[in-house]
Amino acid sequence: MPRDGRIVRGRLEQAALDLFAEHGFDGTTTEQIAARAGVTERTYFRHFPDKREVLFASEEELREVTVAAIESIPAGVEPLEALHQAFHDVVPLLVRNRQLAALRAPIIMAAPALREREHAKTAALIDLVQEALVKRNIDERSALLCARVGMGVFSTAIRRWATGSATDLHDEVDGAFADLATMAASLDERRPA
Amino acid sequence: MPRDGRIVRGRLEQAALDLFAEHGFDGTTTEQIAARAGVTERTYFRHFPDKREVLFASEEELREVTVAAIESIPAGVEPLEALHQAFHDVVPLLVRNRQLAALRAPIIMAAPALREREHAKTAALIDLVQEALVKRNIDERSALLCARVGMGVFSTAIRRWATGSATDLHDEVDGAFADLATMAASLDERRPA
DNA sequence: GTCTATATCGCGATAGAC
DNA sequence: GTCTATCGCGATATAGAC
Repeated sequence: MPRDGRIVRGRLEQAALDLFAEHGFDGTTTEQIAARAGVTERTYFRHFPDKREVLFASEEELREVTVAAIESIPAGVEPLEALHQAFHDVVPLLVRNRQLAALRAPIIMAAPALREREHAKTAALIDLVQEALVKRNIDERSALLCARVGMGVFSTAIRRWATGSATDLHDEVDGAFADLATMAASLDERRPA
Repeated sequence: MPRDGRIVRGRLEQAALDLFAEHGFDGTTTEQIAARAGVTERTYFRHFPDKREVLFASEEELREVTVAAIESIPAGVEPLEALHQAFHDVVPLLVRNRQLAALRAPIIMAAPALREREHAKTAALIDLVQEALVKRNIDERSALLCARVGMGVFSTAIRRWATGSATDLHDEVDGAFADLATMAASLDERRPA
């Protein structure tokens, strides 16, 4: 069996994807995943801290690319607009991973435990986005608001793109930000009783 | 021991709060929680589906109050402004629970498993808010965006209120929505290259 | 209520890769 | 030979089945 960790890791990911798709998350044991990848259960846990994480290895790249995209936006751009522009730079990665995402989505949807992990990943990404904004000299409070709102808009665009018919993700991003602008513009100024 | 399920439930919640605070989430077993509440471990699992859920029983009320608040806003109000106004109606509940929230927060922060559960609860609430907006005849796509953005703003206000010095939560809500309006107003119209 | 499956992790031994 | 990935065994606690 291969001694190269990266190969074993990839085989574990593929094995988990197959088994989860076939028997569901709860219907699959870590032992089965390890066996299909040709290693022992103990080895599985040296690569992934728990049973869920094997499905989220690809998120790593998303985080790196997103942070890098924000950092590449010129300093003068207003924070929310900076996110808007940065998200366009993330689009190619998502387009490239669309096939894999389509395989993962139904698996994750079907298992509450996996949905929890996904939400945690999203929250972690929001934190990273906030940090990236703070580095742009946005104060921490505004950065948090901006990161949450911006990521909310982005996720909505992604969802529309992934579930809808063949649209362009760039267009969905612009559309979602335009929707936000419209919604926010109609906010009342007066404090309600 | 009391036969009344609600009493046992409350004692389990209190026991868990105490033990988690003292030994941390990972350092506490469900057996210990049950023992301190004067019941068997089996009884614990009849009240709560897993070890984490005992800390989130109070979220139930938040969901009900939030949905009711949205439903009570007049039909003509624009969706995001409707959320803004509805959130003010949720404030009293949060103020009343502030003490408990202050005890729970550090426990949840310290345990990744609990943070995951909290994010899942937030996501579930966003779904409920979206549903409530759909009932106001907002189309599903806009409702999702509005729910995500609105809840993002609201959580930010709550965070500012909970972590900052003695401010009024109403003011934080208004402030966060005002910040959103400012940010969104500066969004560029043109599509970036 | 009891019993059991299985996720998770510690430890020492082993065996490819360089 | 030195690493480091993997193995083999064992222990514990959650969670669900009977």
